[in-house]
Amino acid sequence: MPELPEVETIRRQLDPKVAGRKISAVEIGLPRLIKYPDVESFCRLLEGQTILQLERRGKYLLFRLADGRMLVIHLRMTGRLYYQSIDEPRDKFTHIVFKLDNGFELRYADIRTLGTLELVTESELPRLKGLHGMGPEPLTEAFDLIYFSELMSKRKGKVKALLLDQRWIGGLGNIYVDESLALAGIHPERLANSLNADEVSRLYEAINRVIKEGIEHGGTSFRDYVDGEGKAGQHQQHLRVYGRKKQPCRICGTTIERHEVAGRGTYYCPHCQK
DNA sequence: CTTGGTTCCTGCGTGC
DNA sequence: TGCACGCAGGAACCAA
Repeated sequence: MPELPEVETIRRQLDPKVAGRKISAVEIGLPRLIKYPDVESFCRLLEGQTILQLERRGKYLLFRLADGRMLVIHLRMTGRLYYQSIDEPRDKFTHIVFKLDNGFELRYADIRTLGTLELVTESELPRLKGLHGMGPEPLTEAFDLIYFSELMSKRKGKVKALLLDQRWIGGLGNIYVDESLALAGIHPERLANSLNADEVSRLYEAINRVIKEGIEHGGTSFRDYVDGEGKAGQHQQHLRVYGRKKQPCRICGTTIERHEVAGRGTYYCPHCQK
């Protein structure tokens, strides 16, 4: 389940490999993954294009192209991107292939096929609602304590639901939300506007820290995630609560619990998180 | 405006 | 051992 740290890890690995490369051909094995424009235009507009650089916004990967267009890929749950030689056998779940001009291919593989690929011009960007309406990301200037405090104070819903909502904060998913709340010592079902100034500050610092750690560890491989080189991340070894149901809290030894919160499997320490 | 439920999708873990 | 079942969850969409 790629979140900001996983997608950033992929971006860092793939950018030096694809930047400056020309897409010589596109192969579509599963047309419904192409959400915009139609499949024929998608292929025609991409063929012959040069990739300038690979960027990221939240959980989106953005391939900036020479004609000003952007190839926008969201991996959702199980999407993977591989940069491999044409001689290497393709993963059985490979659905889209971008053939490059150097004997290598950029391969999009996806087990659950929930990922999306779109090709847009600059002026068509607002069409991509999730990308266009995304809030500031952790570790950026726009995501400062003032923004976060005001956000928390004016929202009545559960703090976990708020942290998951990409319109307010871009890039957090289920794993890093649970980890942030654990590090801050805040119960996931607390209402956002019930947090006092100290708790808001702790949560703000925790979000930035877990995202930073996640990137430094090359992402979390809980189930399906692998990086741009097909390797697992290392952050799963550092998880505080996520996926640790019935295991002891690393701080106090209390058994980690799992409940559904905001429609998501949610892990927390009932002793440390109030 | 908000929030909660449904849908998409398939490999895999669980239990009988 | 084999099989049925339900879970995993990001985001669009709809209803209340």
